[in-house]
Amino acid sequence: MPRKLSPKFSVKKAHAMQQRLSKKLILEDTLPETVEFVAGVDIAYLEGTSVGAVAVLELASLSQVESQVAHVQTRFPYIPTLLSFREIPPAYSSIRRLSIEPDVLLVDGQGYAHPHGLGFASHLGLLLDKPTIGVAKSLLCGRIEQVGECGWAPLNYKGEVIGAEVVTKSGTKPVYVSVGHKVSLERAIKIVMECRGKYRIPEPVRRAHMLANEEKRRLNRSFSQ
DNA sequence: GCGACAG
DNA sequence: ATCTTGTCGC
Repeated sequence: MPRKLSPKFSVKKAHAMQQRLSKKLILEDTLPETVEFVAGVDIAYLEGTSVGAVAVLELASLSQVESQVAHVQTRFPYIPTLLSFREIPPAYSSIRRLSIEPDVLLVDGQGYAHPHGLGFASHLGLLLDKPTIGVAKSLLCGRIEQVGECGWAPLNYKGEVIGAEVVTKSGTKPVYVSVGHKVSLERAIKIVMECRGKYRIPEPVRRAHMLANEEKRRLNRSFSQ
């Protein structure tokens, strides 16, 4: 069962840590001209277990070239603004199993678009020292003040652009893209656009979501039989 | 004090 | 996120 926080844990100190780590983020593009492999990361839950999944796709064809899953005990509850503390363990466990090293990872959640500048995607990027991009299905903070023109619109928060609202499929709710680490917002948006498939969720993240759920069902039946 | 609040 | 079948709408 998802245990409670240790009595020693302090939300205030966690937020202070996030603000400190956020300053280490590299918000400029460090990616090569041509990106070859893009990974998608997502987590699923069952009972007291967290299932991490990662799918690596060739950007040019959006075809999957590798996938890994890992399950660990859930040790942290879901607390808005502290999602990375809950999801990094399973995510990291699955990613370390990869044989192919992706150029960039698309993570299900916010990156810099976070009250303290360190969403799950950014925290994971710092830990891996790899380029990451946050792709969230809804907002944690900030607001869209302008009308989207070329399929996207800036996301503002306290007088700063922290991300963008991106229409990945016409007629559906947009997704929220923000820099995770080692990439610019412009490049992040470009990469997310290139990862568009037939559905709203960018293909790498959608594949990771499917993998996590497959593994979850697998664990469920082997537990009930 | 009140409402909001990624997954 | 998760519990879950059918169903409303383009």
